[in-house]
Amino acid sequence: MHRKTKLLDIAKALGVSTGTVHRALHNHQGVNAATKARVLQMAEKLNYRPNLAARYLSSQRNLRISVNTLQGTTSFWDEVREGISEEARGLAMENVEIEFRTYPRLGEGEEEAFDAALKTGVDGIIAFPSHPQGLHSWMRLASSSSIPVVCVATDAPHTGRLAVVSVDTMASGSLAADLMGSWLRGTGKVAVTMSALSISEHAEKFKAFETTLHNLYPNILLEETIQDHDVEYEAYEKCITLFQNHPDLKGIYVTTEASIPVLKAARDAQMLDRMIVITTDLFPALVPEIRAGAVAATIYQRPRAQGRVAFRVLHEFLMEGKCAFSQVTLAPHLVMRGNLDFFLQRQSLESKSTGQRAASPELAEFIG
Amino acid sequence: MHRKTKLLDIAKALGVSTGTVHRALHNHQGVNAATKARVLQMAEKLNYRPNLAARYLSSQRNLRISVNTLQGTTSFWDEVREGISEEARGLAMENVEIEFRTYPRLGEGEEEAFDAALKTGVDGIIAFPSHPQGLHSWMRLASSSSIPVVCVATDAPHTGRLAVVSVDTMASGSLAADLMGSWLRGTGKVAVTMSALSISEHAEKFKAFETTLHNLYPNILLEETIQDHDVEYEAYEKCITLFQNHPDLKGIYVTTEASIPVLKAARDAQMLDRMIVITTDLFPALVPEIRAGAVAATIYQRPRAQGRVAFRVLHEFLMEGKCAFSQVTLAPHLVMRGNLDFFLQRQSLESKSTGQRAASPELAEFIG
DNA sequence: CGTAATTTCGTGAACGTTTACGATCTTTAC
DNA sequence: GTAAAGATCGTAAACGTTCACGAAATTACG
Repeated sequence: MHRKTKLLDIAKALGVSTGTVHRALHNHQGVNAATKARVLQMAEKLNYRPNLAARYLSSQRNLRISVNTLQGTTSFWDEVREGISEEARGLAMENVEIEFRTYPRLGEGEEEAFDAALKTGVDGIIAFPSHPQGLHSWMRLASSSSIPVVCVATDAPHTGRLAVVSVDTMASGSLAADLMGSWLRGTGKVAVTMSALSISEHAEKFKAFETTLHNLYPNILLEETIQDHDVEYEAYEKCITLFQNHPDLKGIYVTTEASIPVLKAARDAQMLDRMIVITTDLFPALVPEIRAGAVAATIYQRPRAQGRVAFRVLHEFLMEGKCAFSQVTLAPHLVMRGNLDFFLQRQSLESKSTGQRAASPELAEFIG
Repeated sequence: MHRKTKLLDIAKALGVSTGTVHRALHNHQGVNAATKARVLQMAEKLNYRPNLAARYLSSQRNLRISVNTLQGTTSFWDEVREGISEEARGLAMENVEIEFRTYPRLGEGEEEAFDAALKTGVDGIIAFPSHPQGLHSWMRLASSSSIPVVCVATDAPHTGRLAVVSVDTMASGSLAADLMGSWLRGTGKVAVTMSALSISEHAEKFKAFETTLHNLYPNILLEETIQDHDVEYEAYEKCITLFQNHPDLKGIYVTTEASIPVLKAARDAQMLDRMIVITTDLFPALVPEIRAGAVAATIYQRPRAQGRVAFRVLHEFLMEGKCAFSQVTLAPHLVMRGNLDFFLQRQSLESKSTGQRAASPELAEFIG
């Protein structure tokens, strides 16, 4: 191959102008159906690939994208947003501005955020669909206006969303099951807590935990599952009664971030030192619990990486018009006492920002 | 802020031309020291950031980068190369061609590869420094010719390399230690095999394993360390004598890819079912061992991600002239029976390449 | 002082795509 | 048959940077 084919090559090959070729390739109005077909065919034949540098340079439109997520009481969403900002900052062409819209609780105000984003005419949306059913109409509206929506952490099926970025729930649940089983030497009673079975993400984790446990450790009894609906005292109360009903419980897998009330309940029931606790995510309050051995392991959902990837997918679609992957799932990270410091060091590194230095793992992936 | 400042803004503010500004900013020859200082100062004041799209478009120089790695008998380096290719392919501006140079064994032919790369005048090098001492002079030569070198998997200190991309050896060793200790319930004898203590990467893993084991599980005895120098039968023979000398060995941590001879030795000594084996990396021969429970866990070094990141760092430096991170370390992934299928599925997905589909985790991180 | 050598700087044409504007041609309406 | 309207397409100017070429200013040297 000699030189990359450009618009002018196609134009000259057909005896038309670059303007026509451009209109044909982007199916703008005002081009004859016959010539359009010829252009497309010739572009295919010459293996035309647009020069993105020229495109960015020429049409310097500023992309506006809205990021709709939960407020930052929990560090998870703070880090997701941080990941998005990082990726946007590190982008070569800095022609994108990000608007953060947050809502306080699951399902509260998320439709309003969506509405506001659409009203101000953003070019794309990154959203955490906390109540997919409520968002359904909004997301269909967005997709019919051809405004791409990328879901983070949880999928919103059948809504026309462009893509979903999440941690692999199957891998999370299966890994937790395998660890739990191996630490229990294949016997004992265990339980699972989750937000609600209606959230597909948690249902999948539970399912994977259940089947892996059953396959690899058939003698372990999966006693009960607790649904706390993301309410702390509900988690605490239900755990207390769980522990009363099963004083011989040997392990518990917390699939949500609400591990603190579970730990408190186990401590109050004086069962913590007889139990294996596997939690989810990593936040300050969890650190001493891991270090003290109260939590055997936690499955880190890599919020930063999720944010980075989500932004990247959306930006790629907005700029290049193509979405390579409709579903990308990250591998969860396992954090234990042994490698805890590595993850903590990562977070502390993020604060500073001097020129040349070592990079944390998330920074680079994202890279991603 | 109103509009992004461009060369012309600086030029007009100083009463010079864009050509002068350009020369000053890139310290090309032929510009007065005084005006150069003024330009730099004004650029700083106006917060000038180059428009990369315009830069790419204007100077369409084709980057040539050489990738010097081990031959693909082991799947690790195949995947590193695959990651590099992926990232290069996915790059917006496709102005880079990659030349792969491989050498058959550690230290064999790697200097020749370096020489060849430099001779043909590549713009940058991604290399696995298998024998850093031998490469020293070559790398210094490269850095003095201002040809950036990014190391993968292993660092080459004091060689003027631009950056190093690797998995976090401390995290790997510590995680292995914590898992080993927890599975052994805090007692027993364990051993470690490695390629050679002289390779800093392996020394670090060992050190981390040792200290974490000592801190968290003081009653576990770290009996012996084996250096196989990447020779299979050496690993086998030394393991055989190790098992003869320590028939009560309870665990072994293989920090290199050479886990198959270790497993064979353990099997031949009829000790495999009484031992916890933690290995490194993931390749076809290891899969049945994990599934059968012979290998309790393996620490996956994410070669694809390493390749992606290495390419990204090098490309960013070549295009933007800045290297954000001189050292990026990835978090290792833990693979066990439970989540093994997830990683296998990832690899099988890579082969196909239809349009819109789900993405494997590595694909997205990059990344990333 | 004059000419040559050298330093310093301005000029303008690329790079490939986008897009507004206007030209040409075809259809429709009266 | 003519004008208006609409469809189809060509033209050319952006976008911001790079770079070769040459002009101007400075210095060197007889």
